[in-house]
Amino acid sequence: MSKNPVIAVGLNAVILAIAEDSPQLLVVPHTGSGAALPFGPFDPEKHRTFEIGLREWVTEQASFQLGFVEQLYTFGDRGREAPLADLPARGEARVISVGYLALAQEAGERPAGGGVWRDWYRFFPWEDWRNGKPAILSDHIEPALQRWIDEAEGEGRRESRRDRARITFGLDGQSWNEERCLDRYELLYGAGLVSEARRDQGGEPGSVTFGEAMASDHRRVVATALSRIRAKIKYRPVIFDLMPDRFTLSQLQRAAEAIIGYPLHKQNFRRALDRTGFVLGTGKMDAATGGRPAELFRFRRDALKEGPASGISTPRLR
Amino acid sequence: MSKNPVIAVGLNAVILAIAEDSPQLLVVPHTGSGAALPFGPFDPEKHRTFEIGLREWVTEQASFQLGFVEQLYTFGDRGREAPLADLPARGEARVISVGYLALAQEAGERPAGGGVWRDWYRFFPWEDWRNGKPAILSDHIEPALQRWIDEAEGEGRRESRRDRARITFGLDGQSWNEERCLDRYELLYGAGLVSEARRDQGGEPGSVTFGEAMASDHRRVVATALSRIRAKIKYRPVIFDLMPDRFTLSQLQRAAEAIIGYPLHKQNFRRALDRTGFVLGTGKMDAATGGRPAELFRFRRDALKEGPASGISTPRLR
DNA sequence: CTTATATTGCTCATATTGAGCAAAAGGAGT
DNA sequence: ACTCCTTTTGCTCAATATGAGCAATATAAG
Repeated sequence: MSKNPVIAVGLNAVILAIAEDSPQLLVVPHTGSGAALPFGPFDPEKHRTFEIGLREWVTEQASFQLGFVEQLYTFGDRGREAPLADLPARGEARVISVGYLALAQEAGERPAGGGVWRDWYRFFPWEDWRNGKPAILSDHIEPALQRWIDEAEGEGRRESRRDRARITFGLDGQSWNEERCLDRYELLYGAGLVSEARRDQGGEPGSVTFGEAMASDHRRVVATALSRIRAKIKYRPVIFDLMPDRFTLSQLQRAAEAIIGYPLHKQNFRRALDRTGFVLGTGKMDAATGGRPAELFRFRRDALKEGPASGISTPRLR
Repeated sequence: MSKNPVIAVGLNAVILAIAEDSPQLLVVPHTGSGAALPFGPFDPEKHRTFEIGLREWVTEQASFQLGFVEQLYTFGDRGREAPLADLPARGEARVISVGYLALAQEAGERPAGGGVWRDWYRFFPWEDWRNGKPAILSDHIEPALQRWIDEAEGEGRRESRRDRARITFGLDGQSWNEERCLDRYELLYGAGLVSEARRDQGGEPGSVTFGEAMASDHRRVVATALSRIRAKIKYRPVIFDLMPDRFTLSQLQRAAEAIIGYPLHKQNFRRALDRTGFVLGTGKMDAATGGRPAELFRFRRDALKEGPASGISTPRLR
């Protein structure tokens, strides 16, 4: 108590890649509470910046280089890290962790150091609308949310739960906003519908919960990352950090769909794409697509145009 | 060396408000290196979360309550905090600071605790395009950037400096992107054109530098905040956190312009605004506007529609 | 030599955006 | 009372962008 409170800083990396049109997340198997994110302590003596530290231990542990790296969020809530059973005794140190989003070009070869690639929709099955609305939503999640709404005390509280559920999950008429990934996870956590919630509160682990659990608060960190990249893909050419050197437009589209989680209109996708000027056809063709061969494209790194955005309507300055 | 490296966590708040159509930033005067952001140590024993800690000492120090609060970024570079002369001896502890953006409703009364409101464009005069392109850009900054480009060694390096300057400052034909506020500050810092750069490198302080300096890396933190809010205003109704309870549409527009830093087309602003459904006319009128009286509006808190965004064109799912 | 599958090119109706004209509703000065 | 001045508000119109779909093209498989 009277001692200086000890603060330790850890770095978590959400490393994303695309493999075979399917979105992948690098996790390290973690006994007990499910997969964990790659984690490394931040050593202030050794590393001048967080990012240097991060890149170093990722290279060491997973033995591959990171491309795009961006800070996500710093998690510092007490109790947050508690469930990580293999941490030093509780109360000793307060661990705050800085979450990073990193994008890798290929999830092809198996990473070294015990990490494995996993389809990220395992952890968020309700987020995958690529083949229409996922059954788990209508069949299980929405009814469970309804129960959660109903069991609130007082109409006011029910009202507020209903609103929150409506907006985050796009219930009755509201449209699904794929960027609200974090909100949805947090709502499910709050409603006790993901097993981390039960675990953290020491509740009985038996009840209905959705998606595969992860260690500590890692699933929240991943949800933060998904929200971020789903937003970012719209105003920055980040998909290209996930693509191989050469790719067909369909590959690119499937990658984009993997990220945002719903299908796109092919012709319009292409029209919009070449208005951006981001891709450039190499004359080469990709064989074996099953149909007409597709031209191979590459990213034009220099076309760094800007992208407007909506909300309160602030037309670009010219 | 052999002791455990000590890490201390501090919290910095960028508190923004609108007063009289002019954008304000809360700073505490800091001897020597210019104004500083309100800063408070994070005490892990006392505070369960960063945000609780932040709200507490802001309430204490500035004696007013914060509305909207959002984490910005965690700054951990070594050397970053060095210039803060009144910190404990260098090398003792590594201070990392978590920056927060906060929005206050009124910058009217003077805050207690030594803080003062300052127009934020003092620190970033090149960001204020509300009355056309600021003279400081054409007259001083662009020439200085050109010198910086020219003095690079080798055509490759010159090329890369030129590109960076072109994109961030919208030189020759490129359009000005008001969200690149942080990029611009960082470029100026890297080019030695803000006095923090000279100070941090111990260079001679005499030369040309732009904007009013701040303590430590606080100006970088503010630039981060401006970039964030300029982006956010487009897809979240955050302006309303800066507005008084009732306001005219012109007031709202001037607030939006204060933030994004350039003028908007009045009729179109209104058209877009009422499509969002965010504002609701109260029957009341505002006297004395100098012309026809304007209706007073208020924010409809419930109209939480979503807002799409551009970039790689991902049309909303319906 | 047909069928299936994908890639591309194009069209069209409908929205959204950018820009500006003009009427309405005060206040101030004469 | 009447005329300026200023600001709000309503409306129009051309130019673009978006959403959806039809059709031609190019290959592999049967």
